[in-house]
Amino acid sequence: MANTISIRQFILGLLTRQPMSGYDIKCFLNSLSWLIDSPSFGSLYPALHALLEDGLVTVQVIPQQDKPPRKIYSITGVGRETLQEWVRQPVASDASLKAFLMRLILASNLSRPDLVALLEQRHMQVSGHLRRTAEAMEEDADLGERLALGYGVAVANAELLWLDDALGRLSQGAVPAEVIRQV
Amino acid sequence: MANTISIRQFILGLLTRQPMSGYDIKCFLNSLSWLIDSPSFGSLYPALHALLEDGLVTVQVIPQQDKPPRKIYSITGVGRETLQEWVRQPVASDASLKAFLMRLILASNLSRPDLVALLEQRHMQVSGHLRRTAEAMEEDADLGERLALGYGVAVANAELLWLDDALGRLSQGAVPAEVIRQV
DNA sequence: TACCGCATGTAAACGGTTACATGATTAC
DNA sequence: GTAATCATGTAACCGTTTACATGCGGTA
Repeated sequence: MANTISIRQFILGLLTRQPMSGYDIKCFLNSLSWLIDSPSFGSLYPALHALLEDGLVTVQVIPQQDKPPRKIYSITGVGRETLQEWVRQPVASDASLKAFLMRLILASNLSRPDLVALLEQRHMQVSGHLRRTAEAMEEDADLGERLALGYGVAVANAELLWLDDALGRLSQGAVPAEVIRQV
Repeated sequence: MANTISIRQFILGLLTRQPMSGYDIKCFLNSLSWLIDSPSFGSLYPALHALLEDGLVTVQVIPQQDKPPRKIYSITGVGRETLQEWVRQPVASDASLKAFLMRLILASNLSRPDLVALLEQRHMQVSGHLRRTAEAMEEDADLGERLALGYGVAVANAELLWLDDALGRLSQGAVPAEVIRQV
C-alpha cells in the first residue's frame, strides 16, 4: 500500500513521457502546482542523483555556452520495471486527492484494466467518505466543521460524477484517450 | 502570507471550540482525515507542550484509575490574541485545498466580513487556476495530464458553485450558521 | 492469546524546504 | 540598478512520521 508517493518515484514516472532535465521537470510541475505539490530544487536534484545511482535513469550532458550544461535524464529498462512494480500496487485507502492525482498523471503507464481499477478504487474511497460523513452529519457540529464538511461533500460529489462519467466511457469500450470529458 | 498552517496554530484554534486533551484532538482530526491531515501523536503532544510553554494554553490534569491521567488543555487570553493575529492575515495565493479547509474549520473565530473575505479569496484563487488551465488546455498533452487536469477542473467548478452559493447567502444577510447548503 | 481502545510520552529517522553559491542574458 | 529567466548544485534546518515504551481493561 503506497500512501505517499515519493518524488523519486513520481519523477521517474514523468520521465516515461520524454527525457527531461531537472529544470524541465520543475517547470512542468509548477504548471500543475494548483493540483499537486511541486518539489523544490533542493529535493528535485538529489532525487535525480539517487535515481541515477540506482541505474533507473541515465544522463546526457548537453553543454551550453555561458550557461551550466543541461542534464537530460532518460528512464532505463530497469527504471521502467521498477516503476511498473510500484505503479501497479494498490493505493492506500486513506490516499489524498493529491496522491490520487499524482497517480492519474502517470496514467500512460497503466494498462486499461489497471486504469479502470485505479478509478474504481478512488470511487469506492470517496463514496465511503461520503457515506460515513452523512452518518456523522446528524450530530451537533460547530459552524466551521459544518462548513468544511459541506465543502468536502460538494467536492466529493463532483469527484464521483467525474469518475462515473469516465468509467462509463471506459466500459463502453472507449480507448483511454477518449475518456476525457469535454469541459 | 501564511501558506502552510502549522499544527501548533491549528490545534490552538481547535481549543477555542472547547477544552480538549491531546487524545480528543487526535480523534476529532481522525474523523476529518479525508479532508485534512491528521497529525500523529509524535507531533501532536510536543505541539501541545510548546503551546503550554508559550502560555497560549493551560492544562488541567484529571487523574484516572488504571489509566494515565487525562490532560485537558484550554486556550488562554494570550492564546486567543495570538490566534486572532494569525487567522486574520491573508491566505497565500498558492494555498492548497487542505490549507483552505483548515482555515474554514476555524470559521467560528472569524467575524462575518473576515469569513466573506476568506471565501472570496478562495474563489479568486480557484477561478484563476481554472482560467489559466483553460488557456493551457489547447496545447497537446499526455493522457495522464489531460485526465488529471479534467479531474481538477471538475473539482474546481464544484468549489466555485459552493462558494457562489455560500457568498450569495451571506450577502443576503444570512447569519453564518445559515450559510451551510443542505446536502 | 492476541489485539484494540484508552492515554501519554520520547528519540531516531526521514523527507522536505530554505537559503545559499555561481553566472551570463534580457527586460523594466 | 534590479529583477527575472535559465540551470545546476549543496548544507543546514525543520516539521513530521515511525517506532518504541508503559499499562490496564475488554473482547474475539
